[in-house]
Amino acid sequence: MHLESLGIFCDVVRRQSFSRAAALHSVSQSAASQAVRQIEQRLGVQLIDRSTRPWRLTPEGKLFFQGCQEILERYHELEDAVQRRQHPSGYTVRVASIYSVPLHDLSGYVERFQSLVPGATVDIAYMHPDQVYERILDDQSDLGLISFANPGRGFTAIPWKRQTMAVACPPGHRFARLAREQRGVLPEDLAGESFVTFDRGLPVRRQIDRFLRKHDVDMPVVAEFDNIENIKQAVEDGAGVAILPAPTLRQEVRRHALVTVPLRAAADGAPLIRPLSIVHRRKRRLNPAVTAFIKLLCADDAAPDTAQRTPAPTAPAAREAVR
Amino acid sequence: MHLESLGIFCDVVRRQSFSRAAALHSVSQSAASQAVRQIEQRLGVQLIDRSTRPWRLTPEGKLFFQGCQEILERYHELEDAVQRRQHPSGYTVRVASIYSVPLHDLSGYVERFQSLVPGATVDIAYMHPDQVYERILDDQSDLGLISFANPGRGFTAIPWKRQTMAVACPPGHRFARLAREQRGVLPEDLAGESFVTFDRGLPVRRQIDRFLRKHDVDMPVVAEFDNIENIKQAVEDGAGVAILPAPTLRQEVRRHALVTVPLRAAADGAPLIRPLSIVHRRKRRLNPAVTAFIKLLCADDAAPDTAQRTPAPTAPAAREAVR
DNA sequence: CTATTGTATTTGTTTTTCTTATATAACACG
DNA sequence: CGTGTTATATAAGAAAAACAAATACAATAG
Repeated sequence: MHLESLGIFCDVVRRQSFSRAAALHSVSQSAASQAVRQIEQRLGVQLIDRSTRPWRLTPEGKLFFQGCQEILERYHELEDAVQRRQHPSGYTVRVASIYSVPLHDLSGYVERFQSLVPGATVDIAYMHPDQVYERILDDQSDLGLISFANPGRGFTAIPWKRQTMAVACPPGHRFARLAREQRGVLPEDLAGESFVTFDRGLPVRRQIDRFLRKHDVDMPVVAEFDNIENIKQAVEDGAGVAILPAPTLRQEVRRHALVTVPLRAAADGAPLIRPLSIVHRRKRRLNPAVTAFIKLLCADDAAPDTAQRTPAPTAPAAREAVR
Repeated sequence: MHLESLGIFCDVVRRQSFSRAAALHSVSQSAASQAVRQIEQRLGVQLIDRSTRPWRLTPEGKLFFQGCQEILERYHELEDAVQRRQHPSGYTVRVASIYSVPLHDLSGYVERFQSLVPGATVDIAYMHPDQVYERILDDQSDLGLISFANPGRGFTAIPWKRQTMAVACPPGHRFARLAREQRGVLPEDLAGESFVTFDRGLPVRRQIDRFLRKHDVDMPVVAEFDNIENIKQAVEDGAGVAILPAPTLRQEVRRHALVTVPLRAAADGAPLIRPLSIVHRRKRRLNPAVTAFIKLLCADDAAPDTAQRTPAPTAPAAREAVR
């Protein structure tokens, strides 16, 4: 018997819903249904009486639920205890992050975290996306912060922030006035503008290109970089305009080196969003400190620059809908 | 985490051996090794220190072992409790058996069983092998007793008895004297004898044919039946001789209708054995009464007509080596 | 240094589990 | 009573996991 299945059953009972329990466990509603049915079959006992709506636990189900709760709790405590014994002096949460992640206002995070989990330390390193994946696979980091997470092979991605993309231009650019007037640009306004953008092959570049193509806009690309810093520099130097995640521009805007102009999508079209994810190794138990840190990051979700979460309706909630 | 894996880990610790624990759980040594490694990986903690021989539990391993033991015990109790609640008045063990199984001296079994598990009843039905499988799949029986168990698709087979095959002939036959002199026949003695045997396609027939072919013996087949009773009848009627499981001949020998002549294999060759197995649905928890009944059957293993068990060296012990 | 024994690893196969798409069931409302 | 709505079940194909067989490796005994 899979402990995970028992956990799903317990949440089905607690939430009184297969679908909500499924989402909670990042699996499809179908999988939750099958998991519970499998338990019932192995036991040869009906746990849930489905003949009424809402359904109810059978007496056997009630008994099993109570037992499972306790067993799961004990098991998790056991895992904690075993892991704690290995790190008697407290945990270190090792985070690998891409450069352009808004953790620069980090001190607050770390402070709050350390009060939450006394004795724990956080160790954040910034690097190239590929290196982030590598470090996680090599077990050199517990968590990775990346954009456009690739959910494949051995990683689990937890949706984190959704940064809206905006146009960046020098203060003297004609778009700058629109920004001052709080108006923003439409996709078609971009046509013909010199474009500083990301390297072909980066997911973010493909997303931008798709957006422009969809709005039938053609922009002459004057420079391509594989990182945001270079792009910003080029725009500052007057090479053209760029489309970048708005939060990454805060510094430059503050020192009046660049202007952020909102990019208004057509009524129907989806706006340009850059999803950031927390990734970790799949099938791996995270120690309590890491779990607490994830919670902290996600709780901070209501940051000013963040659009609201939109979990997929039926699909796993914790796996990013990517591309 | 799979509870089964935790169980394997516990038995690895208890037996101080991966291979023995594997056999205990009816999996390969490789699977046991992988299961333990998986636990260690998920936990990110070394449970077993393999740098010495014999290996030893790490402190974390010891802690985890103790915890697992308790959790597993609790879980099994929980399953028992849930199943018991559905059958408050005691269990019925429903057995489906092929005809020719030596449970005719059944009263003793049932008696002992009922003293072991008070309130339980046993319900044995005899039928064709195909029906046995069907009834188990349809959940009409808890256990099946069959020969030459087919371990595929959805069944687990527990080796039970190994019946030695012998030659059956009428009392007037020339072989009968050999039996009286306690000598038995060699395969080559059978050459040319009129042969009453099983239908082609039955596993037992294929086994017999292979045996005869190996000893370069040719017997003219005068009749084929799909069940032992008919074969015995034909031999009684003087149609020829047969090769049958010795225990199934006891009745006829007692009333002097037939004679059993031991079939001595060549020095090197394996003797003819008909394996009997207890089968049940795979991946299904057996209730305590059924488990107790299996135990009872297997404990009785040292029956006079039974050769000793020979579990495969590395392979799953509880899956019959069939064909 | 070599043989022995028990465990780890690799590899290809079989099973299981999962998701997507669709059907079905219980209720609610007209 | 139908009919729509919502939640769960089911089917089928895809993906992932578990498994066994063969083999490599490691610790120790001789």
